[in-house]
Parts: sequence; structure tokens; C-alpha cells
Amino acid sequence: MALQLFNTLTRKVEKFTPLDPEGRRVGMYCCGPTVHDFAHIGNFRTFVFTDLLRRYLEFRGYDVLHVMNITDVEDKIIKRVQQRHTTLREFTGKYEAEFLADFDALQCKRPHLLPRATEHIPEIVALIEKLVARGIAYQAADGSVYFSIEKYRGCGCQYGHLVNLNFDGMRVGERVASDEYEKEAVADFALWKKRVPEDGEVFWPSPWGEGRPGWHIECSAMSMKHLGESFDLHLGGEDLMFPHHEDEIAQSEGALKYPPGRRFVEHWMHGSHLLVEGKKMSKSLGNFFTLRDLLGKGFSGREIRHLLLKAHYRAQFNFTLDGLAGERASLARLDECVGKLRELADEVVVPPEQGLLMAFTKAMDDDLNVSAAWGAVFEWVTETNRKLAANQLTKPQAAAALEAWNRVDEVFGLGTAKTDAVPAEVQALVEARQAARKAKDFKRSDEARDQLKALGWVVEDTPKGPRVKRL
RNA sequence: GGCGGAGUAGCCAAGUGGUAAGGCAGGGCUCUGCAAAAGCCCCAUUCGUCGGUUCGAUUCCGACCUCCGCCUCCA
Repeated sequence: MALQLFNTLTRKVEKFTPLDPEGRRVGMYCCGPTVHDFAHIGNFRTFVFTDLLRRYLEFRGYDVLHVMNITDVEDKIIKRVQQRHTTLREFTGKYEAEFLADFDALQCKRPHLLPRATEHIPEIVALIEKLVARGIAYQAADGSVYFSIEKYRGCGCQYGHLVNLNFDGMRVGERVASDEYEKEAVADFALWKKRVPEDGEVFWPSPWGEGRPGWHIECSAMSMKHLGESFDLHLGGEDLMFPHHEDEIAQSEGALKYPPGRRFVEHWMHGSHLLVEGKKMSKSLGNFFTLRDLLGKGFSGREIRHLLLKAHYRAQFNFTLDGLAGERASLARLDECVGKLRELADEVVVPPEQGLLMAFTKAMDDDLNVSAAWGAVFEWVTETNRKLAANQLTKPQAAAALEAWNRVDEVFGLGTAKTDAVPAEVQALVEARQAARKAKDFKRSDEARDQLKALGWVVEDTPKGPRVKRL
């Protein structure tokens, strides 16, 4: 079976075929963060999803070029730069660094390229010039340059690939009515925003005067620069379908005349939103977790990653602290099994056991069915534990099983749990307890166990002697 | 109002026109001096409701109920 992925363009699960004639190289663009604040756990759901897809493509043998933009100029950013009396670079640099630290904590592979909008102004201007030259973009009386959806459609292009748009049925709400710009049509969107006093020092020169890029144009300019005018995959959160991605398609396909059968992006994928405690995240409800909030509650990036990877990317997922705590036990079961295999397998190098890999691949090929994939992993855990308990696993068999898990984990990216170094005080208590047990002084040995527990360690007696684990 | 998604055990969740994966919690057992966040085993005659098609439906069709998301800030 081949890899199949849902495509928002067709609303169907389709066989994934790269544009590369050799079928090897894959260009993948993900809409990255707007660096105006700490990213929250909902944002990271999307980034963990894109990381999962990239890793699975690599597992399937593709040579992936992963590009993720950093939006470092935008209304909210400019407002905060003014409020804090700082510079754009200093402000966005801080949140970009924080974002990447969180990204790393969640064990996401760094994209190969992290282009910043402010470093692509010439490409953005060039793209807008093409649109102006084709008559699809116009400079309004307010000095800003807008994209004309009417003109675009007049060129034979379709607006509304990703969502079924019904302009008449749309609620033209307060947000549209309150728009301060002087557009020809309400649906037109800004490509270049004319400099206003509130922008402070944030502006660049352009053929239309000083100003800054609109929100959508950066992604068209940067994705095409780094991945070519047509590329394979474009990902983002579901909220980006409209208007952001729709407008990206319009800008790109409006600026370049694509030959029949070619288009800006072959395959669009969107991750569903995360709910927190049953509700959409919002600051007023206080259900707004940043990664550091959760790390502060004692959860690890690895545990959070594991929880985010349990849900299918297109399914709405309810994030709860209880759920996170529950997953800890599940992950521990897996770690325990892998740890035992590691002990037994030693350094033996053998090819991976096929059973787990086949079940895993079958599940993941089906639009990244992680639930089925985890099902396969845990069936394998139970089976492996059974053999382990019965002493039925030889060293090469354990090594093969471990190798299979390692391949799977190249995709899940959980790695090994960080084992805390055992402090001398704890080690001394373990030894004292063991000595008391040998002397059959169980009162003393139980006291030692209680003391260990108070220090946050749990002791387990195994055939190989006592073992301590962090509580 | 328009568009889209979802309802499967206490909770999370996969799946199929032929009789329900997996995880958490719970129960039993094993190991143990006792234990264990160690291991094994058990745990839905039933898949929102009502009809229809069918030898057979949770799976297909129709209606209804409920929940959620998007509709120009948003991952």
C-alpha cells in the first residue's frame, strides 16, 4: 500500500505522489508562528503534526525539504513594539528564540529553513509587482496595495479552492465593516500596507511608497522562493484555510501563469484545533496553556508530545490535565518494555523485527492513523512483555524487537525518558533497605522505603536486585 | 443564515456489510517478607435516536436529536 493523505483541495484522502519525477524529493511548507508572544499548546499541536508528517515522509524514504516561516512583521507585533518602546528585531528575536526553545522541548525536528518575512521584502515586492502588472492588484486612494478578487476571477482563476465560499451568504460582520482601509471590494485583501505614524520605524521602501507587507503575501513569496513555483505540501492549522491559504493560492496563481495541470501547491493539509478542558482556548476563560505553563506543572515536553501524538490530526482534540496525567502511565508502560529490551539486547546489531513495522506502516499510510499505529505498538508491547516474562526472548530477538521500536520512534520522536541521576542520599537508603531486608528486619526496610517515597523515589525489587525510579 | 466535522464502555479512542483494536481508570492474579507507577488476565450482545435497504448494519440510505469548528485576529 502507498501513503495516502487527506487533501483539503479535494476533501478526499488521496495517494501521495511527489512532483519530483524521481519520486524522491518532497517540498513541504508549514505556516509557522507569528512571534508576538509565547506560543500556546494549541499552536504546538499543529507543529507536532507537521513534525510527524515530515518524520513519516522520511521514514517512507522521501528526501524532505521542510520550510517553516517566521512571521516577524504584522499588526500585533508593531503595536507591541510601540508599547514596549523596543525595536522590531529585538522584540521578535526574543519570541522567536522562545518559540524555538519550546519547539525543541517538544522534540520537533528543526525545519531545514526558517525564513523570516522581514528578510524577504524584495521577493514580496517583486511578487506584488507581478500582480500589479497583470492588473490583479491595485493601489487604493489610501496608498495601500490590494488584491482584487474580481479581477482575479476575471482572469479565469477560481477563488475559493479550500472552502466553499458563498459571498452572498457570508455574514458581513462588524470586523469587515470596521475595516479602516479603502478597498474597492470588501473581500479584497492587502498586499502592501502603506506606512502610518503608528508603525514607527517599521517600514520598507517600495514602488508604492514606504510601507510593509500584508499578512498573506509573505508565505507566497517565501514558499515559492525556497520550494519553487509548484511544490508538494503546504500545512497549517484549520483556521488558516480561509482566508490565509485561500489568499496565498490567489496571490501565487494570480502572479504566475501556471500551465494547465500545474498549480501552486499540490496537497494542502490542515490540522484541527485543540480544545482545552472542553472549550476553545481563550485568555478570558483561563484555559490557555503555554508550554512553559505545563512544564511548570511538572510535565515533560516528551509527555506532552506523546499526548498530542495520540489524536489524529484532523480530529478535534480535547486537551486536559487529567488526560496528560493519564498518558504518563501509558508512556511508562512503553518505556518499561523498551528498557527491558535494551538491557537484554545489549549491543547486538540485527535487522528489525517486521511485525511491528508492518502494522505501523499500514496504519500510518492511511492518512497518518496514529490511533491504529499506537494500537499496533501496544499490542506489540503486551506480546513482548509476555515473551520477556516467560524468558522466551533470545538476545538477537530482543535486539530485533528493539530495532523495530527504534524505527517506529524515528517517527514518533519520543526518544528515551530522561533518567534522573540517583542522588547519594537515595542510593544510601536503597542500600540500607536492602541490608535490612537481608537481615529480615522488615520494619527497618519498610521505613527506608517510606523515606525514599518522601524524597520522591519509588523502589522496585527485581530478580536483579532493587531498582529506584523517580516518582 | 452559509460551509464543514463529530456522536463507539467511567474517560480517551480505532475500526469493519458478517457480529467491536488500543490506552487510562477499575477488578482478579503472579512475583514479593510485604509491596510496586513490575508483569499477565478480565472488563461494550453493543456503536446518539427512529425508520429503510439487506440473509445480516455500528458500518449503506433517509429523517431527527445533540455537540463542536469556520465564515476576513487566530495553529
